[in-house]
Amino acid sequence: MYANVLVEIGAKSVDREFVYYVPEELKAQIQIGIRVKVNFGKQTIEGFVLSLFENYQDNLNLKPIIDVIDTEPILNEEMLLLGKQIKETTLCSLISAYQAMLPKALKASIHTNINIKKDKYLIINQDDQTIKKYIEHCHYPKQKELLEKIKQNKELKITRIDSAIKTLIKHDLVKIIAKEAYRFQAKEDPHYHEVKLNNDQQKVVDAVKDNIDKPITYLLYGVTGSGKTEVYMEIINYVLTLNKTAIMLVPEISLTPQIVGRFVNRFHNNIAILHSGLSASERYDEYRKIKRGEVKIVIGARSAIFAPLDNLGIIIIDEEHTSTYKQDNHPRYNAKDVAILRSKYHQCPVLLGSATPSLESFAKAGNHVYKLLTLPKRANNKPLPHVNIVDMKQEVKKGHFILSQELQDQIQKRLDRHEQIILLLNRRGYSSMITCRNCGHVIKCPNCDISLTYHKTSDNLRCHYCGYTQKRPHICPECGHEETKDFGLGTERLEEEIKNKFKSRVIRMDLDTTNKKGAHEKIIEDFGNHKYDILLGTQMIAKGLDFPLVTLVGVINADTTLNIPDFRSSEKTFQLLCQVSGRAGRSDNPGEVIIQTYNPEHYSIQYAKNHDYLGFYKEEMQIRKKLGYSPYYYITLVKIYAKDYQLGFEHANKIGNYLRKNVDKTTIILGPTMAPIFKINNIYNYQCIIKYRKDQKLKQTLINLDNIYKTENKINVEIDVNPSRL
DNA sequence: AGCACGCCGACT
DNA sequence: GTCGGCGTGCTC
Repeated sequence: MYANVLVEIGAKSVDREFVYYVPEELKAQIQIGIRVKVNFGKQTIEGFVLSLFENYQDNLNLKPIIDVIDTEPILNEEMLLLGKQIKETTLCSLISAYQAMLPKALKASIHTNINIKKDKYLIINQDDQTIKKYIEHCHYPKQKELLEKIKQNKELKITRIDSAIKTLIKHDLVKIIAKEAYRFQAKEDPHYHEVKLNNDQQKVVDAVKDNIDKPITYLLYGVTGSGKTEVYMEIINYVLTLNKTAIMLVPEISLTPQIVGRFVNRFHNNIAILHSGLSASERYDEYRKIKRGEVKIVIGARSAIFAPLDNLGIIIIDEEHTSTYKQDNHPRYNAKDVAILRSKYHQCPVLLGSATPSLESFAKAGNHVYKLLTLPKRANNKPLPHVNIVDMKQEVKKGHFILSQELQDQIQKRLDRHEQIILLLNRRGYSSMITCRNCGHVIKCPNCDISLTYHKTSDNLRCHYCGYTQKRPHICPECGHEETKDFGLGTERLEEEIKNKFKSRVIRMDLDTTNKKGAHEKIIEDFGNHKYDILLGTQMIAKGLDFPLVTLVGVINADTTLNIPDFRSSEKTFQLLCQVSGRAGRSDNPGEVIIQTYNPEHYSIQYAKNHDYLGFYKEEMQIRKKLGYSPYYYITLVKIYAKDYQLGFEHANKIGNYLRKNVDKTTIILGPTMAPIFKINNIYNYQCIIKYRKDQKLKQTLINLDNIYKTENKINVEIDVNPSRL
């Protein structure tokens, strides 16, 4: 017997099957999808058994499989197929696709201290008669009590072995067994109560229920506060009655106790939660619960799409427009695409939900590729908040650089009424740029092609791309002048301004205040309990949060996202503004939103003001059509990385020419150009953008290109199919 | 990824 | 004359 083995080495050149023979003594244990130990070259490594077969001309002097690692497959038929499909569509290596599906604990390459927690239990080790007799004749109440307890519950969890237990063990009456324990336990949300669905919600639920055994992809377009979460829960509940399972993906940032708590409240311990805050061991705990069928529901961020559930009944992707569902390093898969692949395998629907669907998804709904479902009103019939746009060009003239008069007045009003305020500023740090007052020199990162951000809390300059830090210089490194000037406003600066201007309790939430484990949850919990009046932060405060006391949302500078050089920047801006606006007035008190901008007439800001998704969609689609971007054209990005500027330039041009020669005539190749951030970590970034509608040759051309450069170690080429950003 | 093979520079 | 630099190629 022979086996095709895929070795666990993340290099393109060995990303193929190698044949080993299965020695007689392992034949009984060998299975497709298990891991095995093999000698590969001079090293002993692990690999996956992809297939088994009987006949082979053994003229290569095959090596034997040394040992099997698993007793049952860790990749089942579905996962093996899925990995191949991901390789095909994203042009990644097969091994990286399989590794992306598995928790760290099952990866050979990383041997961190992953452990399985074991609890100790006492069980009876004698027949009833003996025990009964012992209890009757025993003089020690502690021993009697123990025996009674164990008899009653069959087992008793213990944390330490005291003298009473010792005696019982000595007499062979009981023995200790170890049982695997799971560490992570999600808490219920005490504020949650199940609500009756309104008509719109019920219609959506019924539509999905009616075709629960068909691989239909639905797009649920529901305004903020329309009660999408209740719809999700109702559908999941139905799926459970059919004895099927469910996956729900949410953006990492909304994996807060708020949302999770609601689910735990309704589905109790039938849920596994996968989020980035778990340690590798905790994550493995959750994985084992799923694999063993002990839970039927999995909630998690992107990688939870690979949850090893059998018998899937529904896959829900909340906030489907978020770019975080696309992994932006190898393997560059999109969880939405994986969801649709899994839905075809399991013959179950996919439900994509959003208040601001991505243009791609809404266009697909328009073409009946997806089925559109809508929730047009807020669940409690409250109106969407009133949005006020403030022209900062005028405010600056009046001397208001950070907070406009209007926003200051409104903030004071809420503070007086003991209501809460959310302020969004999509940039962290204190100031985004330091320049010399004399020569205008900008302090840049020595490794990257961007200016350093000043962080006042730690009093240093930081690069947000490579992590480089340095002290803030007191004299200009260029001309020696002693005065420097801060440009650009960040969350730290805003926090300072608020503290100066208002008597209030402020909490800041951005990457710098949430990098400790649990910090993020704590901020949300404290703000929810009204320990603070004002929550300010970057876009991580825009999604999914539900605070009834928040009646004012302020966007300090709506232009930050607008100015990013990406064809989706208008869409991103519109989505962000709608999302954050949706945080206001979710309960009894009406909400108000103030958007400060230097581009008050920009269409994405105007449509956001009117909560007009359809209007925005139509206008943006016109632009995409004219410029030839997604969803009218598919886009593939070829990234070229080089340490050497000149060599990178030469190869980028070579690659551009190669692409032009080997694609269909209708395909457009842009570039090569320098990437938006040209140098990151001392690596020069070039790129070619490929725009196409239908191209028979393109895929093979890209595979060939990939093969040419896999052996080249001075130049790195990466191919990003349907990139989330340029 | 590792490791061997192989072909050119500064050294006991 | 050799030790060792890392470019290239292979691993069932």
